[in-house]
Amino acid sequence: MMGRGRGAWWQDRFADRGARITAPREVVLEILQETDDHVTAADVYVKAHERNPSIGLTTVYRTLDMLTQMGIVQKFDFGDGKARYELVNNPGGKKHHHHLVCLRCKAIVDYTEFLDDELEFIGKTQQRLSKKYDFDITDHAISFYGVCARCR
Amino acid sequence: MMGRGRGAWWQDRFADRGARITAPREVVLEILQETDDHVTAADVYVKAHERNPSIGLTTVYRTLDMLTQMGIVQKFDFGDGKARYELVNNPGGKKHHHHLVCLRCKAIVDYTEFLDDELEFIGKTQQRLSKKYDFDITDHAISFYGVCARCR
DNA sequence: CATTTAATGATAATGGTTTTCATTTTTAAT
DNA sequence: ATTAAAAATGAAAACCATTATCATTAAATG
Ligand SMILES: [Mn+2]
Ligand SMILES: [Mn+2]
Ligand SMILES: [Zn+2]
Ligand SMILES: [Zn+2]
Repeated sequence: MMGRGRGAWWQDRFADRGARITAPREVVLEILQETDDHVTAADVYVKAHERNPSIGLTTVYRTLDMLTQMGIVQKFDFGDGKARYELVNNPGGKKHHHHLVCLRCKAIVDYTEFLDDELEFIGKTQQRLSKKYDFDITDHAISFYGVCARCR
Repeated sequence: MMGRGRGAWWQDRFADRGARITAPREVVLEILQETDDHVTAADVYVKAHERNPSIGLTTVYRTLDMLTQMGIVQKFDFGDGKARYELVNNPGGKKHHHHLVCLRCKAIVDYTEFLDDELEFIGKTQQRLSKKYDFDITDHAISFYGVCARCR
């Protein structure tokens, strides 16, 4: 159960891992929950620093890393030299989805249409690949690349 | 065979773009054709330097960039901090394919099984996305992530 | 409270990639 | 072939996102 007063959905996951729930970590989670963007570590740092100037960039990196390993956050590289992070499967937020990337302006579209079809298909393929290559597959990414309307 | 004199399949593409066919560029293409790996710029540089010590790392980067923009090479980021490059659609070489990545040892498997199914599915989705989001889609990537047998 | 361990942040270091710029090579024109 | 213009090259420096160090602080434990 994830109740216990103002407990948040991710706090149990921290407990499981023996990770402490600290102020900087809470701030990072808050920020991630309040945006729909694909933010960089620097993006997060700026916002975190507004709320609590004592929070350092290093800790932002460390927290994002940890969240990524815990599967709470997904890390992407869309080819502009900076890693981008996005909360995944948070209740009331975005669900698992795939991406459409403009190669010119780097705009990113989260698309959720057709996802049912895709996921069914992905599931099947994943099973076949797991077996054939003896992989323990835990995740996947699908991205389409092209040029958006405004860039053309 | 294959056109005017010492022509190679990519030379026409260079001409179209007004790009000059130089010794360093030829070497880079040769190297890319001789490997099945997903090479880094440094990888290419080392091999290029063996054949012609005057070739510099900068030119390797510039050439790989150019080839990427021309669609002759595909650039990947598998999360180890270095970009990786792979020749795409070269006659007699690898065809379009998707990837299976081990999150531990970073091993990369090119899989081509099930590709017919996948490509049919991708085509359909691509069409739907193009229309809905008014994107001129030219490419896509599918990657599965997990842990390989040896790492487990 | 005392003890132990985890987390933090300022700073420095790292390392892949890009910029700069003087020089060389290629192409086009004469 | 000579020359002039444009493109390509490479050594070195600059860049910049990310990581490692390490002294300090905060949190859990009992
Ligand atoms: Mn997204
Ligand atoms: Mn491949
Ligand atoms: Zn665009
Ligand atoms: Zn592995």
